[in-house]
Amino acid sequence: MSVVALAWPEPGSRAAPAPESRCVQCLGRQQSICADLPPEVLYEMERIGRVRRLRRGEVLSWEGDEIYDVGNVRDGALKLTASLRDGREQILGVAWPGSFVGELFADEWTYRATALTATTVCVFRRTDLNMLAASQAAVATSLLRRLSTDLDAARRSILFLGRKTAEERVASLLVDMRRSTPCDVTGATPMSLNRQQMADLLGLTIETVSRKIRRFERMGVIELIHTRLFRVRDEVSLSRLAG
Amino acid sequence: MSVVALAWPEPGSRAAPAPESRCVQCLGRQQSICADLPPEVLYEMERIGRVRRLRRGEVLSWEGDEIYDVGNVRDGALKLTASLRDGREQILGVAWPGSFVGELFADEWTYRATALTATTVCVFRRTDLNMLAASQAAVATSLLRRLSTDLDAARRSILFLGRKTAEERVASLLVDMRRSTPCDVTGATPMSLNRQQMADLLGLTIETVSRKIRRFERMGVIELIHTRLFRVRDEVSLSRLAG
DNA sequence: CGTGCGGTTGATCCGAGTCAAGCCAAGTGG
DNA sequence: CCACTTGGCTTGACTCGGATCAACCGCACG
Repeated sequence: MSVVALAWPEPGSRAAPAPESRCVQCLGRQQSICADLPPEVLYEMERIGRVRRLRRGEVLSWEGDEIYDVGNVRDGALKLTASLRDGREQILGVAWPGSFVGELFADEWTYRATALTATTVCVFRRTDLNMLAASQAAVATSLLRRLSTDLDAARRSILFLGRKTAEERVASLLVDMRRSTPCDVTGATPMSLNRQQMADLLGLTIETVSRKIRRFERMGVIELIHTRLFRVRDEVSLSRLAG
Repeated sequence: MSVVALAWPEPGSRAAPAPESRCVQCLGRQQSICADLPPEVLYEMERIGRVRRLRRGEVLSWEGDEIYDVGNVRDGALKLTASLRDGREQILGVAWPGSFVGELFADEWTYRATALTATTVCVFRRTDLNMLAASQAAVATSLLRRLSTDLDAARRSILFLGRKTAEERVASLLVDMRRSTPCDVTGATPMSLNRQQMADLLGLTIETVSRKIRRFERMGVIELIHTRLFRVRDEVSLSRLAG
């Protein structure tokens, strides 16, 4: 069973390049809101959608803003964050390609969506999408499927943040990265997040993240090729450390 | 803005008594999966649903079990919990009347649902509900609305568990209880959970919960009439303590 | 060359967990 | 009726994990 609490993409799901012409473009991606839609419905989706491009660090939506648009991540990744008044920040989840971003019914954004890398999002006016969902059961079903997945991931995060130790959290993250991101020919896995982002995701500080990673290295469980590139040397120990 | 991370019912939503004859019975309840359904669809829901009664402590579903049924809480409350291998437990959320319990697509339960009090659930065979949702857009929309609410609540919990201190968590819980449960004539609010349940919900230990509550009392922020009954004496301070 | 940024490391502190004891109210059985 | 148990809760002493604060390293870049 997966110990992992984070809405990581399925292995390989980030691989397929995007045909530029299509807005929706989620064909073949699992769990996208347009997965398995019949062609005529996809055509409708294309019609009501438009492409929005974000550069690294750009914010798609601010918490508290009124919601007009919702979207579907096409390439790249967004971090969804919320913060407390004094500035403490927490990543609620990461939206990978195929992820749905936004709320269908609530009136304002409850989180901020920021591009972690250059990202394209297929954006719909919320009213358009709601109308389409009301008339096309397949669209509603896709949305349901997507929300179910996200809810499950969010709930795993709750267990994760409520009950796991720092060491278990960091180990889980490494396990996840290993499983979800394609490693290069030498078997090394790139880390797609920097230490601060890992800390925000795991509810820790950068120092703790750094210390734990170095600890795993000293234990011989992983090998740090570079600060953002690692290789797992002892799969079993690592997954045991993950809890 | 609500600081609170827990899927508490809206004020008053627990008030209406259930007409025994109806299975679905969610008319008038906000956010229920059968809210706002037209009569003929409600009739269909009635047809495919059946009532399941749970006594306090009884388990509706175990994590890891295959999913055949999903349900809609009618009266009472369920706690949804997950645990780590070594037994550490975490409440993922509480299902109040109107809440949807189960997963529409995944194959097994990822959490355990246990009745906190005597509870009745309107149970559907999952395949039936999925078929109905596929043919009746209104059903799909209701489910979408419900899942959106739950996802939002779960994400608030993530911020909550990732970044709030023990004191803020307990204060938030008290604020929530105050807002969501009807207080008696003297203005006292009953606590619907015992200390252990609060601890599981907040990701703390019973000792810490107890200490913080007593601390608030000594500070003059609340008055503890009984271990399970309190009155807020200083609303402003309490909500400031909640973060 | 300095400057800034991401990351690492060490020293110290503090919040919350752990362990253990005790309190109180509600049973329960003789 | 009283002795005894039981379970929920509180309290104190102690421990320890992770935050905080501060220094420093390596590297990219103007």
